[in-house]
Amino acid sequence: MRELNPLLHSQLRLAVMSVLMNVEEADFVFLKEKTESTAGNLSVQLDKLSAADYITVEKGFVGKKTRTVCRITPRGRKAFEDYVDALRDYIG
Amino acid sequence: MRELNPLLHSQLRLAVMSVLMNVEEADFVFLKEKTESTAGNLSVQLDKLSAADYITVEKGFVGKKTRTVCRITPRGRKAFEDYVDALRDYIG
DNA sequence: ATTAATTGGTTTATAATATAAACTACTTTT
DNA sequence: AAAAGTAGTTTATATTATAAACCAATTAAT
Repeated sequence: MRELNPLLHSQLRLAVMSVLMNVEEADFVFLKEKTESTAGNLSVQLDKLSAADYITVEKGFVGKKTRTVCRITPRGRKAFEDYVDALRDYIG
Repeated sequence: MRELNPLLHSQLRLAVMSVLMNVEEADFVFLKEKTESTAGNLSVQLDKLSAADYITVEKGFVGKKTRTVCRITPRGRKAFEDYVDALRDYIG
């Protein structure tokens, strides 16, 4: 049986990737709402995804407020597709 | 977003359930081969699945040798189907 | 103007999980 | 009778997930 990429086989990281597959970009607050996660958990998981170069994380400003924007990378897109493909072996 | 049943969102437990969804019964050795897991890990995960009443585990004999036979329960089947359903929200 | 609350996060401590390694008990082979 | 194999279980360790505590800045209330 094919292995399920452990970096993607995590509820929150999978949810984040799932969102990013369908939008051009998403900021921290949006991802937090969409995934219903805590900020702490989200912060940690975004770090892991960006360390693997599955996403990019850009910190900028909107007026005086910070804004963290995430985007999926081609590598991330590929990994997600492979993961889904492997998963189909399990769930039929 | 719907939560992914953490008892099923584990590579090995999911693989076991996936096998059991498609056969009447499967013994320890067969599951170990199919899932390519170590005996120790498999033993632990079978315990968890049976504690949740997702599978039954019957210890018997074939001649003088022990044989551990596993079967999925209706509750397990339902949980697996729900899990797959929830997962579709993530993987589209 | 000062305090209090909110926003947008990060860091750190703890709980849960997965996994391998070591072990037990019994059987078969030499 | 010793050695090797089979069928597992138990236990120790590494990894992961998660929440709680924290920080720095902004906005709102007194």
